[in-house]
Amino acid sequence: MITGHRPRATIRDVALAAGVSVSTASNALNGQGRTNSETRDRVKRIAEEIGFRPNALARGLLSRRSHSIGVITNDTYGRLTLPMTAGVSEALVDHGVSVFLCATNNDTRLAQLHLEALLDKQVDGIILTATRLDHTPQVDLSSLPMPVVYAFAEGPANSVSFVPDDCQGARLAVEHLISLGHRRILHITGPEDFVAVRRRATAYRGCLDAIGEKSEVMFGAWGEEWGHEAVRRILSRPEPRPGAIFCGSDETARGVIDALRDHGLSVPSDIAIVGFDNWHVVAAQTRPALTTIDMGLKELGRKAGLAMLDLTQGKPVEFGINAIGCSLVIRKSCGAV
Amino acid sequence: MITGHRPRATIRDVALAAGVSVSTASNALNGQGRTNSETRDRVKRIAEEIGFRPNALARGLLSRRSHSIGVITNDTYGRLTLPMTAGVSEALVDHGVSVFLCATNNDTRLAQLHLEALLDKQVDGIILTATRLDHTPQVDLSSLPMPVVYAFAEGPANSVSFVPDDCQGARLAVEHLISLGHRRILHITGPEDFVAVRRRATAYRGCLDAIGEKSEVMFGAWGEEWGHEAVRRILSRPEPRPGAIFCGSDETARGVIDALRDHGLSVPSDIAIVGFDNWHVVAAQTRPALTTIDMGLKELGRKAGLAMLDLTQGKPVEFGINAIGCSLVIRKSCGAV
DNA sequence: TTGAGATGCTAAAACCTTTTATCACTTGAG
DNA sequence: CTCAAGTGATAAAAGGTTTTAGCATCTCAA
Repeated sequence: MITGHRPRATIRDVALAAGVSVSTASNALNGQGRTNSETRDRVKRIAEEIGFRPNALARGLLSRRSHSIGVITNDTYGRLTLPMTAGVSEALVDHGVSVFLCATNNDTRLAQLHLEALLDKQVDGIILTATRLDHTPQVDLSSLPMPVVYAFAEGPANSVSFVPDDCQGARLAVEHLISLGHRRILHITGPEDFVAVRRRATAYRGCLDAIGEKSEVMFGAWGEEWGHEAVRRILSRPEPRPGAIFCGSDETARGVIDALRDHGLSVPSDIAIVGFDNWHVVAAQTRPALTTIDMGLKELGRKAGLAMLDLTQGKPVEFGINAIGCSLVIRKSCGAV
Repeated sequence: MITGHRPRATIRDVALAAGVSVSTASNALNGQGRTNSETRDRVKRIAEEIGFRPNALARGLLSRRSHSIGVITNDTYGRLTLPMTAGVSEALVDHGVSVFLCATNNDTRLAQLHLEALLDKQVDGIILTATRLDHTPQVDLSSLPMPVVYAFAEGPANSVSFVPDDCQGARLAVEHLISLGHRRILHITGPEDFVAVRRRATAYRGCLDAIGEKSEVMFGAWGEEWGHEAVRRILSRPEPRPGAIFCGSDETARGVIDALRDHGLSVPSDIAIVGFDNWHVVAAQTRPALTTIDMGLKELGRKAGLAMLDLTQGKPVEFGINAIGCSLVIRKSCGAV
């Protein structure tokens, strides 16, 4: 492969072409020091002409800010990580900060390797993500020389975390059903040992308590099969049937809808369904298309990115867990407009 | 936030503690120059003790190798990008190379911004990915001062590209059906203007030609709805029905399977189905679980990463398009063991 | 005893940028 | 005319590492 590229223009080239010293060129370009406006303009013009862009390595060496951060994730599908990381990097690219993505694949050795590479590269900060809010992190981040932010994960007490507001999201779902006139609302959800599952269930119960209705939570698994199984159980017991079901995930919701159709019940006219996740490939393909809760992963990433920016600039950032609001995505499975 | 961290140990600290000069310390650590073995061991031990790791910024400045590369993608779901990037970075992390992930979100301005940030950071190379093999890239990469590799995308003639072997993958699917005794095999697939779709269709036709059977391709859309529609068409026309269907995507396959069930036909006993993609959330949840083709995205990423490594080290790499083999994932939808 | 050759270590330069301290020169006031 | 203050530019240092060239010191042969 022929790579006949002459080396990039440095500030020395600019200085030479402008007939000034390197320091003057630097001052002119950065608006520092005392510079004659005529000189400044000339330097800037010439820099533009020869396409000078400062070497971030050299700059970082001096300023001790590499303008890069690391995102460590154990996600393998990309379902959570990519939208989130896109949010992070969208918030940061305007400030010249780029994002190293490190997929640990749940492998401790790999995670450690990634972390060391990040440290060597003098990243300004590290964002940790996980596929579960309550899973222990893959590496020890407790005594790093740079700030750490947790996104879609809950860090220790003296840290900054961003998580979806599961309670608010669940309330959004249930209140939507209530606003459509439903009273008998069932909650079919995932395994109880997920903190997110417990939170959504609690919020669901709160909503039904508030209107004086009985609540019922069926904990189970993720995946569609559990939706089928849950429907079997409901239909095999005495009436009355629920008028609506709030599902803990879109996959479960899909299983529920398919199972109801198999049993001759129609959605939404017989039973209304709300999901949780807005995982497009599932929610949009379900028949009828699924009304569901969007966790705003990109926005969550954006917020985490901005917090990181503040931290790296030494601005004060409040410790604690920031719950990011979810939103209701209305499709067809509830019968609402 | 309290960040009471003393600065990282530098090689000067090592030299000081070992009672040698900085150059000796460097030589000892890197095995360069002439160094007494006793001195070398002492320096290494002390470096270990005080946790010295060389500053990659300083090192990169001198060596003109930042040990980082950029991956530019327009994928928003993460379905393709995350496994691929994980493959890339898994291949590179052992060599101390980290990966900047840049999601352009199909926004030209954003793409340009990302590219400039990468150039400033002196990345050693750039890998471009796209959600379609045949889509024009988001940025102009034609005259960059560093190597470019295309992954899941086809670059210009004088470039290095890695793409899934759509033909081989399609053959794998069709031959699996043939090996199970099927002769009347239909192909329901996506829009004809995708090059991947055309290739799979061509390979499919080739297989049927080879056994002297008629082939039939139904081009349509992605998504499940097209699967339903296609089944309606097939069942509304005179017999005989196909004994097997090779679908151009897992989503389509799912639509087909669901539609067949709705019409009282059972999979695989009445009709066998093979999909394409091995998109886990779809393939594993389909009832019966989908036999499908895996494009080996992670392996593709790994290969692209290794090619990039060679390029950055000045080793010769052959131009051209490398087709990465797909594999057959057998589940339940064909009736095979 | 001298010189060559080997051995072990080090000073200095280089990579590129920014900042600090300093220098040369001009201007205006006293 | 002198001094102070202001203006515009620059040399040098700093950031952390690697490499090159060179400096001592020692050994051994002549």
